[in-house]
Amino acid sequence: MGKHLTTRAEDYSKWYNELVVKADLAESSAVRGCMVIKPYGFAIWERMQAILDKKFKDTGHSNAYFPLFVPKSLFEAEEQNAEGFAKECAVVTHYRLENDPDKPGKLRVDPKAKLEEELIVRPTSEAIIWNTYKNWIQSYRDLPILLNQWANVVRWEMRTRLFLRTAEFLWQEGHTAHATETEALEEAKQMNQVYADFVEQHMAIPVIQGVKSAAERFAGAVETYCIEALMQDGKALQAGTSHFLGQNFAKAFDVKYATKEGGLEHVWATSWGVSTRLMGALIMTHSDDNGLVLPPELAPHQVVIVPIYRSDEEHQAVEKAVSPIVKALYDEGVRVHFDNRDTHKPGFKFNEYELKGVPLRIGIGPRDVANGTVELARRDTLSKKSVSQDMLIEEVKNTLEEIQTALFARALTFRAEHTTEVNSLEEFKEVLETKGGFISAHWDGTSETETAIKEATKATIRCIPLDGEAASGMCVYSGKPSTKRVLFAKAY
RNA sequence: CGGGGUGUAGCGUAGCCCGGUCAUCGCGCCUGCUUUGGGAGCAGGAGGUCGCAGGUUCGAAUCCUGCCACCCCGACCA
Repeated sequence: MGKHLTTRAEDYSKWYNELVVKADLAESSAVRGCMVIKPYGFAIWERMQAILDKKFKDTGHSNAYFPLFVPKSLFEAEEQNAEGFAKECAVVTHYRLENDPDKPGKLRVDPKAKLEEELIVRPTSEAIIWNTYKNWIQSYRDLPILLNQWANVVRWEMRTRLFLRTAEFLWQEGHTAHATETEALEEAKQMNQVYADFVEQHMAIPVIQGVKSAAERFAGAVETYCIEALMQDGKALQAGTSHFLGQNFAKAFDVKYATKEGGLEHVWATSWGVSTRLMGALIMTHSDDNGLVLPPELAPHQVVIVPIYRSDEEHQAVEKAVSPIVKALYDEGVRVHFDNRDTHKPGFKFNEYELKGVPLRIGIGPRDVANGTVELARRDTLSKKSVSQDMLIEEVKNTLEEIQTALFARALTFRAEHTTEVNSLEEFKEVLETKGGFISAHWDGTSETETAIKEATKATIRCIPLDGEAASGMCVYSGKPSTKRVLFAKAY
């Protein structure tokens, strides 16, 4: 896809990191493994938040907020969940500093201020939320509870990467409680569908919906639904997950409700989340060597107008022509930015907005003023054409839609070209090494085989596709019978 | 946490092996003039405790020790 983009992981890493920095999205923080999201990057995240938040509200959810700190005793209540996250928890042990008697001007942790019980900085909020739900739920009349929270969480990962894996990240986490298994299961599936729709329609990233194998399943979940995307270097990225938690958390926190019939039952649960990792997916799916390419749905500025002039007179004439265009676009709901800075030349601005991925650029200079035209440039194809000012608004709206569609189509084609059915381990290895991508293969359904394949190839089961057709075959590793193909890939 | 690598101005870097006018160059920044339809040109200028702390030495960016940070690979993971 570009000169920096090869199948070698280190080249792709470099390309990705440079792109993030150059497009002014984020930088590494002074705090280990954390990141600073810069204003332009955050504006994209805010767009994503706004769209997702509306989808959550439309499906009956409300927002709430729960504490950052989870007392250790609550955290360990659901054993599988606690075990799964234990190795990556930041722990608060003290609540006060004092002057260091040995080092003037320095502080030290006050040993007298040790907490009775350590506080875990939430890596996810099931524990603290279910401890709260316990007090909210007595009767079937209290159900369902359909909440979401926008929050930060901390996972002390060994290795971090901007947007894809940072020690602290922003996300939303939905936590729902239901009276019946069916209802909870439907909720988990519904939210996975909401994610798939959002990522495909708004981010223009095609995803595979599926369920995780036991080994990849969320700690504490009965079933994990997921959406999996394929990046330009042939590696897969888990873009979102929705978990059916069964009654695991209700049992751990003793959350029961009185049924209509007078019985007492444990509550059924789901949780689901997407994070700033989606920003990484956005970057790695659409960008090229000229920089970021943003789908119009998410671009903070969908259209940028760059004026071109020599003299003050020309500048005024251009401004006069631009003014009604800005108003008309604004009135049509197009996010338009008129870059009238006189501190930078047009050529500089062209490059700057390409780097930032603005979908459409309108250039307008004396020639256009004279002809009643503008120059319209597309970011995705880098093509330019002259458009009559009379036709401009319609042209812009149509072109924005075309770009949104074209980006998705391009990514879909890429994924199709990088999804390969294989029928032997040799073929598996060869495809993985030569072109990467998703590998569709028969699997005998056991964790042992999954682990063995991972050790042999570094690829893991990304998901068992929901829409996968039943087809009998033989496991590529063990040769045992299989009823369905699953998707393998190297993953981020 | 294991293996490897790198820290020199806002960014990217030369210099380190052989210690001493070596703090180099480019981008960016500031001033002026000319420019402005694809990252402008010329001239002048500002900016650095050479990651931090010790040590060796008459003298350390350079050698030694320790620490820290970042990057890559692995393990772990959204």
